[in-house]
Amino acid sequence: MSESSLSSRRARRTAVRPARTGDKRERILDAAVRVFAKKGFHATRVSEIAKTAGVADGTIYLYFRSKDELLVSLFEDRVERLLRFLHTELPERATASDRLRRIIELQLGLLEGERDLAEVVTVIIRQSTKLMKEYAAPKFTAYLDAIARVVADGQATGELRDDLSPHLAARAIFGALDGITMTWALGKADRGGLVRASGQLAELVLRGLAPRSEA
Amino acid sequence: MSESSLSSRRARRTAVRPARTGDKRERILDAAVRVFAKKGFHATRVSEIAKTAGVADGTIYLYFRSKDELLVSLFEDRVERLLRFLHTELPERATASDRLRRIIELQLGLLEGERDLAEVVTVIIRQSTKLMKEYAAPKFTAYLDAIARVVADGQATGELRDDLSPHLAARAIFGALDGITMTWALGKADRGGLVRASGQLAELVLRGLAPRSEA
Amino acid sequence: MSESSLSSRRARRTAVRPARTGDKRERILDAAVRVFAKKGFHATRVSEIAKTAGVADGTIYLYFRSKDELLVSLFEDRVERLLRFLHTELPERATASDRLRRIIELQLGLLEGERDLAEVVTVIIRQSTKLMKEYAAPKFTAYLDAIARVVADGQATGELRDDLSPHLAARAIFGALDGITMTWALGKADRGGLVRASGQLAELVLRGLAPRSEA
Amino acid sequence: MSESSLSSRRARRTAVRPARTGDKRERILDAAVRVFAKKGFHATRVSEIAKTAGVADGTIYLYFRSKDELLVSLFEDRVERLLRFLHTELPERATASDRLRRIIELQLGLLEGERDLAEVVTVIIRQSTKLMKEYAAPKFTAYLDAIARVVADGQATGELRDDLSPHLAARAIFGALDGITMTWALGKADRGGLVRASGQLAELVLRGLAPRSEA
DNA sequence: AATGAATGAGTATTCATTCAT
DNA sequence: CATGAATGAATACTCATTCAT
Repeated sequence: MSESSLSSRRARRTAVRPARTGDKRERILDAAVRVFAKKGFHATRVSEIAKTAGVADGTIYLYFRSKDELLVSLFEDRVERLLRFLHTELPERATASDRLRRIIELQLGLLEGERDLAEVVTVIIRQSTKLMKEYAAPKFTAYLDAIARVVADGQATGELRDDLSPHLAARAIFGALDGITMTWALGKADRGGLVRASGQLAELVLRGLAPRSEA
Repeated sequence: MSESSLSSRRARRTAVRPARTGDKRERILDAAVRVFAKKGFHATRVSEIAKTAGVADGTIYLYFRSKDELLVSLFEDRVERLLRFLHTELPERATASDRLRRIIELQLGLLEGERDLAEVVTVIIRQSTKLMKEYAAPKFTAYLDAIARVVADGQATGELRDDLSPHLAARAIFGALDGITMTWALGKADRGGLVRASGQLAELVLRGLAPRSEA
Repeated sequence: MSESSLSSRRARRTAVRPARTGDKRERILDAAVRVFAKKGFHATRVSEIAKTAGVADGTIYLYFRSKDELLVSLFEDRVERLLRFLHTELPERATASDRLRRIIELQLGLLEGERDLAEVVTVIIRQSTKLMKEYAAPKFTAYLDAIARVVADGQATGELRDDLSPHLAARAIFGALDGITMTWALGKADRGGLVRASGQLAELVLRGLAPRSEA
Repeated sequence: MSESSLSSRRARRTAVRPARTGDKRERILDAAVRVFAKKGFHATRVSEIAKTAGVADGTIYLYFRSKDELLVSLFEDRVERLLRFLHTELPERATASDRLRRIIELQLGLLEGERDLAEVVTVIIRQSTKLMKEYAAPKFTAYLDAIARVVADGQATGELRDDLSPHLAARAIFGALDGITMTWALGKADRGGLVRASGQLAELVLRGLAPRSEA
């Protein structure tokens, strides 16, 4: 076993090479999450990402156009998973409540155990002004709209109170999710913390949106 | 006498030469809010703040130790107003619900009409990693604790449901406030938007925290 | 006298300061000629020019927009002197022969004793492709046209043979001047070499352009 | 057998496998002329030469030691043809005038129709400082000496005026040829332009070098 | 206090070259 | 011979900060 870690790595490289390109790209993204989370976007040196990933500085530019685009790719690769989940899972849920609960569970559940990624999503993404304004803004909007639609639908069926603006509710829910994630990531980031939080937040939100009569 | 150096410094600035010096310091802070909001922290050049403020580059360093500290000062000068308000006003409110409502009204009300400041508080502050980790974290914690205490008190008196963690509730409320402010600042930032939002958010939060029996 | 070199430098800086800005700009240009001639344009490091000029790297950018523009400025400051001389002196000469002789004397005479500048003018200027195509080309054309006009005038008065294209003659004269300067600069660059060459070249050119009847 | 390695290498390239190998080397040189002329030496990427030649980047290094040496090889392959011609043809010419005329015809005639090569020879070669100082200088000197010898011989026989330095005359002739070629290459590069120029330049030079009595 | 010219540390990115396949 | 993914050295330029005036 003494040779296991080294030789397996070499073997993978030399013989098996299961996904040479993908492998390297993946290693760079993994390294980027870790270093970005530790240092922040601007304080992160591309050379440190390279060192962490075990590749040469120049190699990063074979896979990503720039440091900014590396952050974008990180976002796309890791976060858009969430949006795909939502598109898949939400239609299966019968009620607006179930859908909102699922949104909350998914967003917090997917980041549980990924403290670095959570920090990137809640804090680091806002450090690249260019990114924030050009790339992230439309994504945020789309996500907010998706939540607002669920709320509006629930109001239409009478399942949810209709004296609140769906868009305002969506912003509040999104903010709560973001705030909970950020404080978790910047704080102790205890195992299970986000999952526990998701249950409580769902409680809070669903009661808050329940029609008076239902109470 | 142990406080002499600190207090004298404050005194000199605040009391003795209130006009001339305060004027310039204030102009620099005003310029900083505007430029930070427009360009983001890192893309902002100290020289541009100087030009906007109508002073020489070097003058900024007579009032602030560094660019980072300028952002800190901005935060302190403009935001700690909120904490002082809270400390003054909260004790006057009789119920936990009233206090929570007041927190929401204050945070959103104070930023209403100050779009640039709102952007600085919700976005720019996260762009200085050093600031975020060293300065802002304890402030956030203190603010969260203040909210959590209100919730806990309300639970103790039976005014609020007690099946939710006060700290989680505080993080959710804070996040909702932050998210609403951010989307407002980055979006249309319509007049009255934050005040309207505050009423709706209070509705949502207070219903969400109400005990089942009250329903 | 022990303090002479240091103190005089300081004195010049602190007290006299005859032309602070001009002084520094001039020192940079002087350094640039020397380093460009020694290393060539691309192999020259901006930091080496700075060191040679005794200023900080960044200072160069207070006076010149870029390394390319530094070379342009060099060209403008040092070489356009020649064009001004031509414009001043040529009209004073009565015959085309005198004017051609003056052109040859001026171009070679102004570079005599300035080996580095001669190398910059004949070799280095062609190393910045951007410069060559955007800046130098029109200057060359203008210069060639000026020479061609002198030749054409001489042909019109019968002073010069008229079976040669003035433009071709101009290109040949310019090329001869350039080639002589270049080989001198790259070779021994002996004192008086260019002045001696100018007399001989004038002989060659004027005889070559003389009308057959004059023979 | 002492020459085996060298000759066999040459043999292999020239005789045995004339098509495949020679083909590739030739394609690379052709591509290099085109790209160097278009972009200049430094702005030319080895990868672009490879793409233009239709080979892989690494393949270039099977034929040329470096980018600099590629330019040297270009010079050798394309330009030394001229020197060989001169060595073959000059002895056949009876008079110094005929030899000078032939030199002019050859240099301009060989570049007629090869605008890119003309630009490489007159401009690009000066962009590699290393090349210019280490490789080209001795070639220039040899060429200049060859011309000077023709002039000196003509002076010795009384065919040419003897009041001009043969070396100066050679530099002037070389410069004129170079200048005419460069302005042609950088300008319209019209068909027949260089051949026409060669007749006129020969006229100018030969008249300029003719002894007074002959006039 | 105020100025702004000068400083010089700091880094993303390019691209000639290599070498495992 | 040929490939092209990987390498990593190398550098122009910016801008926060200083300090002589």
